[in-house]
Amino acid sequence: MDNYSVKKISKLAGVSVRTLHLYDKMDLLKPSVRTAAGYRLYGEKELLRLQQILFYRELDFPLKEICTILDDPAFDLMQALEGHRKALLARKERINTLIGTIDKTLVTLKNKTMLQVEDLYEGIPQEKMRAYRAEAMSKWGKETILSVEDTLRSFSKAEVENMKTELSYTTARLAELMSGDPADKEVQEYIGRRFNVILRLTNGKVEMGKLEYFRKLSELYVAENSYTPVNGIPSMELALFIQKATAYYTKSQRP
Amino acid sequence: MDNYSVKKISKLAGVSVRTLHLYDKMDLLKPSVRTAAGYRLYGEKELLRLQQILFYRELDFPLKEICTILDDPAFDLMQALEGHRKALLARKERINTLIGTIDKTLVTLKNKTMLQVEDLYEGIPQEKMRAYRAEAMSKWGKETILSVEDTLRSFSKAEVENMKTELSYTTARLAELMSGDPADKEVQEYIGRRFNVILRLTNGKVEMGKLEYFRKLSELYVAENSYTPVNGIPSMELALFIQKATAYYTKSQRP
DNA sequence: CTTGACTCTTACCTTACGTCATACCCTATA
DNA sequence: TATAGGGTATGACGTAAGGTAAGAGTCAAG
Repeated sequence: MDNYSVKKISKLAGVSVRTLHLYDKMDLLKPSVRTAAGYRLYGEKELLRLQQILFYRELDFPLKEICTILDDPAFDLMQALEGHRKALLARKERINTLIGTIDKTLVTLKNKTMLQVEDLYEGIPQEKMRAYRAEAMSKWGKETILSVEDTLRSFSKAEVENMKTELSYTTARLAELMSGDPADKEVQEYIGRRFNVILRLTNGKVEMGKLEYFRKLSELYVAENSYTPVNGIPSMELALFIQKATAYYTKSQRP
Repeated sequence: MDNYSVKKISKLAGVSVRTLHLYDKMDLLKPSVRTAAGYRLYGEKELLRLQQILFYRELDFPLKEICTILDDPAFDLMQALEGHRKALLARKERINTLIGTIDKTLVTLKNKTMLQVEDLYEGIPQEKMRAYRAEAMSKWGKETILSVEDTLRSFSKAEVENMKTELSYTTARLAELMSGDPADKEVQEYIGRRFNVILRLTNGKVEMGKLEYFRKLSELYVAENSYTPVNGIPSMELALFIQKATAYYTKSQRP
């Protein structure tokens, strides 16, 4: 017993040797014994104490306070912990307001860089688009179409980048899954969990109208010019993806 | 525009003036202009930059790094903000686990220092107490009494200390208030807002059963030995307090 | 006996400020 | 117009919790 050197302790507890020296000097953790040569040797008891120290350190207590916590029997630990709790709650509050600020800033930024409706339909002749849009609105409701357009337009450029990288993986995986039983549990879960592109396109709610609209849109793209990018996504990929997703959706919906 | 002084900025952003001096010297945030007298003046642009700085700082980025990040011409604000958001959420999670740890520690500490049932009835002859306890249980329900006892026992020593200091002020104030109209708005508010002792004693819900139990208990204490401390509180005070509170409660309840 | 890994102490460096001290600046009021 | 009060600038020193480096002693193995 009592034969842990500084290095051993430092490895066991994951602290630096320097830290041990420091804790020794400040009477926070003394070695149980010193060799004739002045080497520090620690025992089990010291290891336990170090663990205690690290616990409070993890909670951001200053070392001096840890010292009194561990040494002063009259110290009211409970009160200290409650005070600390409050401090942590305050920090959480601050983070919350920061997040709120970020969200507000993001919204204004997005509004600035948001795509215009015309940008959405870039690559399709105006008249055809207008006609299809009117038809779609009467068929699935004006609001549905408008909300889809808003959703599409609200994507920032960064998000579109993400969607692009997601897309190739997602389509591949979907094709793979669709060769099996459409009622497969795994497929269901995959759609629900990993399939955030479609969820975001449809704003979290998969409705037939929205999907149909996307499908029709993609057909138009393919018919007109297969490789014109939509929102930065090669339309061919988007079209294929949406067609597959729609097919899958109707298939799993029917039974 | 461009007329925020250091003090204004410091108040707006919640940082110290010293911090602004520092950021100026290290070229992290320069004032947009200096007056003839050398006063620093900041504009909206600087405020936005400061906001960015604070985001990164909250995430523990070193200031030098923040400097290079913000000065990098390829800096994408939107992407950065989305990154901040994620990181801040993660930080919040960490704080939550820290709070959880503290709570767990507090619970174990409280269990250790919790009073035993016998301690609660210290100062009253066993038989009398037992008889009254049984009577109370049959009258207001076993659970009510047990829950009151649990509540009493769950107070830590520190809390009991607080209650003691609260008590004298509270009783004095109550007596004062009770000389007036019991339906007085001020009294009502006082009971609801300041009167946390009674709320804690009754665990947040003021029920007749619990109050009656306290009152009877205090009578017993007074009858037996007026100054025996209960939970560290001089029983005379406790008794008077509870009697007054009960009286007030029944009075304001009746009409 | 040498070599390489440990260890000691001392001392200076670091980050992101807080806290003076001293002196200047500005404006509102008597 | 003098003065009081607040705000401001610079410089210097202090702080926590170590990191890093220098110079010297120690230990076990080959």
